[in-house]
Amino acid sequence: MEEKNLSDERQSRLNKLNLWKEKKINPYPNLYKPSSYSIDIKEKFEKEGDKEFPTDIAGRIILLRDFGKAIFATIKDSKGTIQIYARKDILGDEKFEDFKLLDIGDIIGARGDVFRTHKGEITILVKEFKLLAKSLLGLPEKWHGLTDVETRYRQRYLDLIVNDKVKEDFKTRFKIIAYIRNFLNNKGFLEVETPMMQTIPGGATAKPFITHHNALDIDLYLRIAPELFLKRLIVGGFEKVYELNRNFRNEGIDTRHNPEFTMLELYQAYADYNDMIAIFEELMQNLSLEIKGDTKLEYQDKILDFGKWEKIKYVDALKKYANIDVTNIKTIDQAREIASLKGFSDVKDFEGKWSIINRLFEEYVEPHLMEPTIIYEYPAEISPLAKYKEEDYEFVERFEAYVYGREIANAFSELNDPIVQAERFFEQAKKKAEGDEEAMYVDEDYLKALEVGMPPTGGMGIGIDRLVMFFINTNSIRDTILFPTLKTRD
RNA sequence: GAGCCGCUAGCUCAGUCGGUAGAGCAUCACACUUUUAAUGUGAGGGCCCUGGGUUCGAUCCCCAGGCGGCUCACCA
Repeated sequence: MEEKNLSDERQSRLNKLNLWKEKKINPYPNLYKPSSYSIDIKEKFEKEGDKEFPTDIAGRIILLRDFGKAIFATIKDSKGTIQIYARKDILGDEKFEDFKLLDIGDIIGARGDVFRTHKGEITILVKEFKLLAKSLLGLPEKWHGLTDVETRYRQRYLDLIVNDKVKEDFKTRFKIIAYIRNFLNNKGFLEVETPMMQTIPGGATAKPFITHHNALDIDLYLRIAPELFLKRLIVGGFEKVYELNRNFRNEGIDTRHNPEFTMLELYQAYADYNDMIAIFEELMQNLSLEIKGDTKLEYQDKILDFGKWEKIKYVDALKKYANIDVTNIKTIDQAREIASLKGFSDVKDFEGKWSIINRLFEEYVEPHLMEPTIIYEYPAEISPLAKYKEEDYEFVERFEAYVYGREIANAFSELNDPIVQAERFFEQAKKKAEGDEEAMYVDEDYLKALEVGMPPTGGMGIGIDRLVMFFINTNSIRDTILFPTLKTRD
């Protein structure tokens, strides 16, 4: 037994738990199936002109008002809340005493007649009730709820119980994910699963998590992207595939980054980046119509139209927003010079011309891309898995979609020339050797797959968490992830 | 990784120019058969994040650390 003060809430609830047991009532019964939801009961009652009818519900007590011989309680279920009303003269002395043992936070089932109180509240007059789960810890305070951000993340269940907006936001997240799956399935894409644990972390440039398989005695990497495996499937004859699942990157945590995040990648054989643009625009437009009922959505201080995407070439965007004319930059040294003039003092030896220019792009162009914008035709040097333009090998058929200065999609015509891909991998390996921690690994088996032959293919990746951020109007990725990664507390 | 801010009752927050602390809600007791942030009266509840320093005395000042938030860097 815990030596606790009598007014300790948990102790008082434990005492009540024992009282239930002494009454031979199981405080955690096995099964109870309610027939109705709060909202539906209220709707039916109003629709039928306030005609009383018997019903039953189950849910959590979130408010209690005790009047001695009558008690009002507010019950919350998954759809909303409804008031119930218990009277001593109706329940009888013994059952009413039982009712008095209930606490805020307890989950109960109740049966009775729906009526409207003098104050106009649609209410269930309780004839029978059953404790379904005793709550020993109670709930955060009813006025201000739970606002402590750390507790909200660590005990998300409390956040979900108390903060309706949070629950709505997560419903929105999972509606978005369900919609995307539907959208792609209807287009004939097949959802597939490829390894989360990979021997070579490929498909992106990022630091991986490393783990170890004991029986095989080998290190494995949590995937940073599924890309190379999905393209192996295209080689294998699947023509439209997608994977919507987690990636893992061992990098910093902030309002835009969580170590595990959700990514959509899709690949379509006999398609190119223009087809990807078409799919992207259709998806964004339909998704916002589905979720918001409008292509325009309010985000922070802006109205963003997901039905209207401005398109501008990468080099033209540099000219337009940063006044940089790349035709004047012919050599790495010229690029270094401009970067230096613009204040970049930390250019590394392994950085090539376009890698340096891309710094300028990120610094001076991206912040201007507030309205939904598609930037296309990227430099080949910074796109090691994308296919060059037929008439200009310096550029690739690639686009990125930006909203509010943030990248939300990256797509290209996939590089299927094994010789060129081998060269690109070799360049990456060289950068790695020169100190670029995030350069790609050479994946020999992937090259072998390309040598078997991959059809011309278009592919696209969309960061789901960041997309969700726009739909729930938040600045923090943690508001889109149910259980964000946090340090442990001792 | 750097800077700034926060950490006080179960929750939301005050506060102590350095003398070991308060409110509302929650809890407990009593009253109350139509309340809905119910109300009224009374009560209990605190390693004031941790460790060290300064001091007669630290929750408060100083240093270090922990956890969290935001911004920046890296990235998606």
